[in-house]
Amino acid sequence: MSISERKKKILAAVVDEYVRTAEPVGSKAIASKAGLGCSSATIRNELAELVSLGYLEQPHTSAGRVPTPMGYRMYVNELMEKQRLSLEETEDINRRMNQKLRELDDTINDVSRLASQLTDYPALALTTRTAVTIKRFDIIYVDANTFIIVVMLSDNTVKNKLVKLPVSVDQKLVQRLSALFNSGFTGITEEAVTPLLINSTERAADDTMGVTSVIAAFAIEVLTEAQTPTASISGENRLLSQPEFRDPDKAHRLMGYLSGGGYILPPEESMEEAGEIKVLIGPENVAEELKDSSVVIATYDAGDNTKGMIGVVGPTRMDYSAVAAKLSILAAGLSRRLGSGEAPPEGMHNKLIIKGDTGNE
Amino acid sequence: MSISERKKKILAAVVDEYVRTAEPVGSKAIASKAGLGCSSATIRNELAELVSLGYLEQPHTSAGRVPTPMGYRMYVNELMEKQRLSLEETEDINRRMNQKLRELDDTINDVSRLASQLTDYPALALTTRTAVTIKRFDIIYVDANTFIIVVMLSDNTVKNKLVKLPVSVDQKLVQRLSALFNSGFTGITEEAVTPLLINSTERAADDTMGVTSVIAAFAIEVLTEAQTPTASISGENRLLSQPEFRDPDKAHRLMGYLSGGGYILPPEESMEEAGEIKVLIGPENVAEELKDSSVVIATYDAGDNTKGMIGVVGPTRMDYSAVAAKLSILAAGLSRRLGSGEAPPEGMHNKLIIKGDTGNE
DNA sequence: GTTGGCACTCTTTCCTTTCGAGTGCTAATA
DNA sequence: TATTAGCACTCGAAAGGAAAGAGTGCCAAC
Repeated sequence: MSISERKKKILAAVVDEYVRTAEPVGSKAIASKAGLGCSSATIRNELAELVSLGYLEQPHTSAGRVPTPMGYRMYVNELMEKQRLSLEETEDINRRMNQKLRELDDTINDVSRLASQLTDYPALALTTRTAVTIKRFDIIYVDANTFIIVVMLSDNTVKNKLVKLPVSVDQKLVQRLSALFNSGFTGITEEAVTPLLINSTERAADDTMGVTSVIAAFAIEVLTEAQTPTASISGENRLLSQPEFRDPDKAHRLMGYLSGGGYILPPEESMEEAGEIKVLIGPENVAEELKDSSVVIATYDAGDNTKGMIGVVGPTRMDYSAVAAKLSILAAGLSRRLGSGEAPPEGMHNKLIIKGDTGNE
Repeated sequence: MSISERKKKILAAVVDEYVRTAEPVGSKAIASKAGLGCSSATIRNELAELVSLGYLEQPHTSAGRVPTPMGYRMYVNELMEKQRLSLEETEDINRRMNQKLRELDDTINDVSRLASQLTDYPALALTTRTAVTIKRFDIIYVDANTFIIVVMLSDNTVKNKLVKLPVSVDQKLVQRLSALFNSGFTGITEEAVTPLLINSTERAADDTMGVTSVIAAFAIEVLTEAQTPTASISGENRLLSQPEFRDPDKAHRLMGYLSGGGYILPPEESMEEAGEIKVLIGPENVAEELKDSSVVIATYDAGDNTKGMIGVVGPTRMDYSAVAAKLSILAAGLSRRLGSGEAPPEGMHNKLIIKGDTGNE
């Protein structure tokens, strides 16, 4: 069901104003602001209709209007001006990103912190990783009790571990093991690391001291860890600067949820195409704790079939357009660096496709 | 200047009660509680004197008494019952620590999180590292454009980096470089990595493609990073459950300070002997933001001349004895795992030496 | 030195009043 | 028919005031 042009303008004005001031907005304010040449009385009529349509609500008779989640949805889907950041801002973001990025692992923290700084909301970053295998397996002999395991994974991350044994091993054994692991344990996923495989490796290496199992344990650990989604949240405290979280209990509850690594997105629909931005408004969130907050999430391509997400959590009264624009730049930057290379080049303003929950009604 | 036994008991009772309830405590409450057989009127007289001595204060005439920082100081230095945790609690802490610990690097986050969980206050963990050198240098050849640098440091941490080059290198060169770095760059500190050294290595390796400088840059990076103190803070949101931080602005300010990695301790006196616990009460803190909070810090031995600290930040009304006891166990556990081995064995209750700021007046 | 008693103080809480922003409606107007 | 001006009305927020209660300080008695 569609609504008149003027209603749309008014709705947009209400949202803009409310986002700015956090106060219910009255008919006068709109009349004096939006460029539609009509008086507050007319606006009042329109507002009343918007209320009955479900886009706005009144905290109480005789207060101004406040957008409902449905109102925000409409705003985000149709009315919002897709904000284009100025060249300076874009460059600033890219510069700050460049300073920070090394490899994915160290990155995820930095990225969420950066997102939080840019938007002034709490931010989270996460990767879901798809099946990972070991690409190379090396063991460096240090001394009779010590060696270093170095594992390179299919996503080109490298993990290492220093192993100190209570018993002495000779260098030959280590070399044998290194060779065996490098042939037997590469190219397989975690499930394929069976006790059978470990046993046969142990026998083949003529290892009587249980070194094999130590190494195998590390292999499993690395594979498991690499497949476990990692999440990082920063800037929870920024919530406190939002008027809707003046109530410490409310703030505490949400912050607790966030820093508990609470799952922000439902798993089924967790991953979008890289480059898209997803907005979940209030009750559209599955987690009870987020029912009156909103989440904006950008998906990026982290290479090797891996997608990652950066998102921002805030009150439903959130500056969706600014947040979406900034996240979009961040995500594009990440895709460019980490991804398999189909991302647009740095300078380019990307399209900013915004997807809703379902494009409801 | 010393005060009577009874005054001490009363002071202790005031602190205990205030810590528990967060409400100013009145004469009646003390009379009915502390085991001293005298009536509320007597207590009132004593309280009045404690106020004039500066150990207590009244928010206003006709409210109960609240300890001053000086009162807390007295309490911590002399009156506090050094809490001994039950065996179960101790074991619980140790178990939870065991689950988590791998190497120092991953640990620091886990430790601060654990400390925060245990005490229910925000916690921070940090290490200052002393001069670190490289102990071993290996380069693993992967393919013509790719190799892995593996560096083992004097503190037995291992770092690696995957290097992808735009040009092809041959395996021989990599081997030469590996050998050269392993002899030339080991045992030296960061400052000793001079352009001169890098140049001579480059020539010796007959490297015309600038590979040497890439590797040297990594060496420098690793050394620098290893010497940079790392800090980690968790559980900031727990502040919100403390009544003194019901004011969101206050909470926000402190949380902002904390998560900005604010320096909690003055550098000069930053490091104590491992095993000691240090308490900084209210205005004893140097940072303006902490002037009405307290900090409890335990120092642990992280091995290889490195000391680390775990600390907890809370309101001055803090359960010092419980926090100190828990941190002490944590610190001992860390020393045992990471340290050079003089820490007491696990089961043992350690002495819990508590040091003040200065043992003032 | 200790205790009971009592007047006094000061905050907290609750109630009432006032104020004002903003509405909804009606009647006039284009 | 759509818009506007005007006006009574509503309801929350802010301001004022009275009552309640906790706790003190001090005095006189023990």
